Amino acid sequence: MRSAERRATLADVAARAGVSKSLVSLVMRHEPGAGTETRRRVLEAADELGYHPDSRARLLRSGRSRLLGVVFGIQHDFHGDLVTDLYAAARETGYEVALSAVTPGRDEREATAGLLQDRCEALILLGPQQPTASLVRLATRLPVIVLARGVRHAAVDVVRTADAEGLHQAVDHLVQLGHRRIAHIDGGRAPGAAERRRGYRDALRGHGLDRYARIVPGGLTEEDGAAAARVLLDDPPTAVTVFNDRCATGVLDVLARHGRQVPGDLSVVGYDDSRLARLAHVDLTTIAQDAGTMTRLAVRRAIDRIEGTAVARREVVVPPRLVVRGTTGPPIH
Amino acid sequence: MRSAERRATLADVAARAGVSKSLVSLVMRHEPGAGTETRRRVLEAADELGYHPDSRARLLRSGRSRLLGVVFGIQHDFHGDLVTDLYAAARETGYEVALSAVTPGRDEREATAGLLQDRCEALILLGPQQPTASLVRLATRLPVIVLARGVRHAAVDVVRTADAEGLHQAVDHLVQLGHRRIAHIDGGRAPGAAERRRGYRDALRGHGLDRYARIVPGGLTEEDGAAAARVLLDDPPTAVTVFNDRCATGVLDVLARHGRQVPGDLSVVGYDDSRLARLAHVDLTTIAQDAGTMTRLAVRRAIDRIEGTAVARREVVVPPRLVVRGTTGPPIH
DNA sequence: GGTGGAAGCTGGAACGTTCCAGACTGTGCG
DNA sequence: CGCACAGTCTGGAACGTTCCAGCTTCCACC
Repeated sequence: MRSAERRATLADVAARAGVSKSLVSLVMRHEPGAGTETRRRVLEAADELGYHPDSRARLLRSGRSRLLGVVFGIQHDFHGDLVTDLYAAARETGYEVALSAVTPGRDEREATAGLLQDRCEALILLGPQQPTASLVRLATRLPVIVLARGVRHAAVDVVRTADAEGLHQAVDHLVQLGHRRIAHIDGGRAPGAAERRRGYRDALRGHGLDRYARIVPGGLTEEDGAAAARVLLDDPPTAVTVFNDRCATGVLDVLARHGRQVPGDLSVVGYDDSRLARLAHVDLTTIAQDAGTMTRLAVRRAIDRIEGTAVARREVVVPPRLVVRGTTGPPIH
Repeated sequence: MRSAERRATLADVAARAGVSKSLVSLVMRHEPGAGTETRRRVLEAADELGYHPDSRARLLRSGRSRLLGVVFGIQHDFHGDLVTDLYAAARETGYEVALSAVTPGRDEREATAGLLQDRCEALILLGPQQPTASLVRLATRLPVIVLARGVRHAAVDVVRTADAEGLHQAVDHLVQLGHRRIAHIDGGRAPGAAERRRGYRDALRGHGLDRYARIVPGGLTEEDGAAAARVLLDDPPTAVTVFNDRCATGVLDVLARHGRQVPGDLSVVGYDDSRLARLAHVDLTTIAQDAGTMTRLAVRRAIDRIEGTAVARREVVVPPRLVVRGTTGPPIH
């Protein structure tokens, strides 16, 4: 099925064109230093032999891989959006993206190890769950950019959304609609959860609604959202802010099954503006993380670190944006 | 921020452990030929130096990449399940998985090109959408295994589910429950859609229910399912088989919003047994594709091709399995 | 006519592995 | 006692590039 013959190398081309390997190397890299006529002869020879440079050898010798390693959760919708944008952001930079997935059977450590082996020049980690200490250890070996999670340590760069600010926007929006009894379904130990919780509390306090504050344990998944919604049904508030869109979907589902009207009986605000929220039949009001900007900044930062460019702030915080859709409205009662 | 020091190499580890490079190489590859005590010392030294083998050098020298390229759709839930299992299936084989994602801004051609440059030894494509001709062209360069889509051409290997059989099981199940008016929401031009449609038709005919056959245009996404469900609501059947779980979720959502009881008013059967279907609050009766077996077979086949092992059948068809959950029951009226 | 320097080219040393041939032990057996 | 042999371990040659120092020419300029 495949031709068994050896691939052509620089040496083969050199022999055929009657010049040295070095010269062929120059020509192949479009570097100056070869005469027009020779250049033509070399290219001709290369073409006849079907020569393609071997990137492994090239990278080995030049000591660079021009690879940005990206660790993402394959089951995480928003990570899918980020990966999509990371590819786009890297396209123009001369660097390439190498993916490594975290799956139920493959933890972050393993995913990271794979990328290190490929000699990535920097690592971009999407919402990593591992302890700060191990991130810091990683960062002694190569630049590490953490996306969508805060890390309090000078060794790693962070690009994240102003999560507290996001919950302020959500609460403001709900208050403006006339809501007072606003609950929050939180994300437990998930990246960003603590700050969103804090934002929620602060925002309620800001409106003098402290006594209505109510935090229900949730999580990252539809399942978690469904469970939390069932808890809420006993004594429902008029609105709820939810840790993320996926979790909010679970909430919506349980509400629909119990015949509750959204937004009539209960208004729901998600978080992420993931693909999910945008679906016409979900049509979820949500806090949009600006994935385009975040990924662009992350790639930029990774390259700055690789190339030793000075960097102003270690942490970049991107403002979120409220996207009003169909799951929020004035309370009825 | 980063230690300016060079990355550790075999030689560094060797020096530290007081042995030769060759021996360290052996130990790192878990090859026999090193004493227990020495092995321990080497591993310790490697760990202290944070040594990771350089895959470029390794590959350059050995002339092999031992890399299986996997092209998957980042927005496709079931692909996530497959990737998870592919990592697991590859783990024991000595080959590694290199991922390349298809995103809205990055088509299959581009995803494939990336993997070719990395010198993958075989390609595993998850439900590729590209025409057979271009798959065949690819296959002249390296072994190509297509997963979860049928391809009628001797040049590529195929591992897929017996999709028609799956719809037979779904219809049998529904008929047994007492349903007659069973509709099908199809997947249009998506991989597998045609065969599932055919299976649906055959199965109805087998039960003498031809005249109830009704195919509603659907698609791959929740959106498509929601649209199809709205069409069905005018003149609802008592049961519906849906192209995939994601699409079925859209159907369920619309039904819930319109106050229809599932399975009372309408029974729903999905396809894939993706993560989605298993969620407690969705609890979707579905046709499980055996991702574990399929991925194991795909990896096995890829390696057989790479190593030139003779292969019996070019196409392997894996039987699906009905998973009865909460969205199917007897019709009421 | 000599000097300087650019343009064009060459040879060989890296890069970090793997692979191979062989050296050095100790042990079992005739 | 000597020999074979298994078990360990070493040294050095690849792999296909890039990079560097240096070698010719040739021409312009004083």
